[in-house]
Amino acid sequence: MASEKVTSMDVAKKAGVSQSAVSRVLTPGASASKKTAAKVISAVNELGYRPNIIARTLITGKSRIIGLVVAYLNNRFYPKVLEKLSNKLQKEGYQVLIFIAQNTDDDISNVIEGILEYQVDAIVAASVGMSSDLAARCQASGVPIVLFNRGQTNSALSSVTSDNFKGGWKAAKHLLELGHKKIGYIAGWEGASTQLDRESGFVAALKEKKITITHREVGNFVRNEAQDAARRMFSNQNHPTAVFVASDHMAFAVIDVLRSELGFRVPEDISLIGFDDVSLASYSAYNLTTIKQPITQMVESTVNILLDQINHPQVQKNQIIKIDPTLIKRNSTSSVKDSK
Amino acid sequence: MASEKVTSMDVAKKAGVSQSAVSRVLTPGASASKKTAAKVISAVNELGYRPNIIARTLITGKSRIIGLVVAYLNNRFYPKVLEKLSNKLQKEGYQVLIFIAQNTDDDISNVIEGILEYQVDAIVAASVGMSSDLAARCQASGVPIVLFNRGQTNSALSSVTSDNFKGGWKAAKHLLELGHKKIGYIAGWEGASTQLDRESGFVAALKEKKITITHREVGNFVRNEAQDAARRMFSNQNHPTAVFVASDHMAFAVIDVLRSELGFRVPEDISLIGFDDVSLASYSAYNLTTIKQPITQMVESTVNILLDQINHPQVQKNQIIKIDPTLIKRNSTSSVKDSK
DNA sequence: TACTATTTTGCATACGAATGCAAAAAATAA
DNA sequence: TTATTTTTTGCATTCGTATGCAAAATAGTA
Repeated sequence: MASEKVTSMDVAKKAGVSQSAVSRVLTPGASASKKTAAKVISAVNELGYRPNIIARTLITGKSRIIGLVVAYLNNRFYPKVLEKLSNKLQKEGYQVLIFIAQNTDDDISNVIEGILEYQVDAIVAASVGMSSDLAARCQASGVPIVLFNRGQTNSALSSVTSDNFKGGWKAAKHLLELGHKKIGYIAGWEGASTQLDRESGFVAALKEKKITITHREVGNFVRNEAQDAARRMFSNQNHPTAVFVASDHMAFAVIDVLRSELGFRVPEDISLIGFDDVSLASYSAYNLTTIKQPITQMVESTVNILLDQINHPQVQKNQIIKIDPTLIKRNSTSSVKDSK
Repeated sequence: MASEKVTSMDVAKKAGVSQSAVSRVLTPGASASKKTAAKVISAVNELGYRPNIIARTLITGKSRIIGLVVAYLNNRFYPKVLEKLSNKLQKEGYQVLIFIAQNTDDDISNVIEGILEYQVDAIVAASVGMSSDLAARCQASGVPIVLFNRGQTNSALSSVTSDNFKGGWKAAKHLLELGHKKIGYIAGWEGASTQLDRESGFVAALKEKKITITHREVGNFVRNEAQDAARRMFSNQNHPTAVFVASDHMAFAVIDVLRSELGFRVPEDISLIGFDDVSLASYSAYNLTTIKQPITQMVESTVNILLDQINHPQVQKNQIIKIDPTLIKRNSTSSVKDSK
C-alpha cells in the first residue's frame, strides 16, 4: 500500500545537496543560492515533501498550536467564537487544539496539564474559571494564557471580556426607559464572573432609580434550569413585568415556557432581555432584545494578545480588556402596560 | 521570570537513575523495579514533570492528534458533532486539531496538506466533499481518513453518514400519510451527497404513490438562501401544502418567513419537515417535525473506525457506514386541510 | 554455594528538521 | 593576477523521548 514518509533527507539526496541546504531553502530568513533553491524546490515537488512540524517544534520550541479550553459548547455563543478564533489563527499560521473541560477546578486543572504536554504556544481558556494557584502554575510554565469571556479576581492573567457590568447596566436602563418597575433577574452560574458582573451592573443601574429586583432565580446558563427558573418566577400572580436573563440561551428557554406553557405573550405581557446576541436572537420566532457581545472584536483582541505574548515572551505584561457591549433592540421588550 | 521546562533528564538526575529508566517507568508496557519506579515517581512529582508529547511523537510516529476538517460551523449540527467527537476522543487519549475549510476543492486540498504536516494520526472530514485525486493522495500519505456526514461516489474512503436516502423516504412517507399531495422540496447545496441522497429518497417514496414534487427550490444549507427559496415557493397562490426542507437549519428559516412575513400558520396552513433534529428543533417556538440524525452513534462509529485503522494500519479496509435515521414527529406537520 | 534463568538498568542511537561553525565557493577589490 | 570580503554550503550537533542491545543485578534452581 502506501508511500513511506518523505523527509528532508530524501529531498536532499534527490536534489544532490545537504539536508541543511533543504532546510535553509524552506526557511524564509535563510541564505541559499538560486541554483540550489531551484534544485530543492523541484525535488520537493517531485517527492511531494511536506515538512514535519513536529520535528520542527522540537528544535524551535514553537508548535504553532494554540490550545483552546471550552466548557459549554451547547451555548450558541461558543461555536461562533471557535469559528472566528480558529479562522483568525489559521490566517496567522496557527491551529487550534481543542480541549473540552467540565467546569470544575479539578477537571480544568487536569485539562490544562494535558494541554501543556502538547507544547502549545499559548492557551485560550474560554468561559472557564481559574483558581489562582492554577493560574500561577500556568505562568510558571511560561505559556501565555488568555481568559476569554471570564475575568479573574486576582488579575494575574490576561483576559478579554465584554464589559459585563456595563452590559447589565444597559439592560437595566432599557427596561427602566420602558417604564418597568417590577423587574426580575434570572442568573447564570454563580461561579462565573460574567454572571456576577452582569448582575452587579444591572442592580446598580436599578438602584440609581431606587428600584430593586423583585424576583430572582438561578438558571446556571442551562436550558432546563432556566425553564424551571421561569416556572418558579411566574407561578404566582405577583410576577415581574420585565426580566433580564443572563444569557440568550436561557432567554429562549424562558420565552418558550412563558408562551407555550404559561400562556403569556412576549413582549405584550412580559418583557424579556437577554445577553450575547447569538444568531438565534434575530430569528423572528424569538426576536430577542439583547446585549450584544462584540465577538469579532473580542476574538481580535485575544489573538493580538496571544501573538504579542508569543513573540515577546520577555515582557510579562498582562492585559485586561473589556469591550463595550451594545443594546440591540428587537421585539421582546415593550412599554409596561398600565397594570390593574 | 519563569521555570525552564523540566525534561526526563532532569527527573533522571533527581532520581539518580538514567533517562531511559524514567521513560520506562512512565511507559505502561515497560519493565522497571518498584524501587526505581518509586524514586522516579517522586522526582516527577517534585519537579512537576510532564512528558513532551512532541518529542514522543517524533520517535513513536504517533501524535495522538486527530485532525478535524469542518466547513459549516454555523449549522447547529456541527458544534454538537464536535463536542461529542472531541469528548469521545479525549477519553481515548486523543485530541482534536481543528481546521476550518471553505467548501471548495482548492481550499480543502490546501487544508488537508496542512493537516498532514502536523503528523495527525487520522483525519475526520466532516461534511466536506473530496475529489477522488485528493482522496488518493490522502491514502498515499498513509493517514486514515473518515468522511463524516458525506458519502463519496468512488468509495475509496471510509465514511459514516446517516442513511440519507432512507431519511428522505421517511419524510415522504410521513407527509403522504398526512394526506398531502402538493409537496415541495427545498434543497441543500447540490454538491453535497447528503443533499442528493435525501432528495432521491424523498422523490422515490413519492413516486411509489405516483406523486411528484410540485415545487422545488434550492437553499444551499444557508439561512438567507433558504428564506429566499421560501419566498419564491410561496409567492403565488398555487403553493404546496407540505414541504420537506433538507436541513433543520434551513427549515427554521422557512418557518420564520412563512409565519412572520407571509402570514401562514405552521402546521395549520403548511406542513414542514426538516432533517437533523438539532436541539432547536425541540424548542416550542419551532417544534419541528424532523428526521433525526443519530449523532451519538455516528460519532461512535467514526471513532471506532479511526481507532481501528490507527491500530491496524496494515489491513486496508474501508468501511461505509450508514445509520438509520428516525422520524421525530412534532408539531410542524399536520393532516392536509380539505382544500378549496 | 555455585550456576543458570530472568529481570532491571544504562548506554547509545534514532526520530526529522534547524542552526552554529568553519570550510568552500563566489564575488569584489586592488 | 592575487588578496580580501561576502555568500553559500556541509558537517555536526541539538531538541526530548523511546528503544534495541548488552551489561549488571536479582531471583531461582540444584
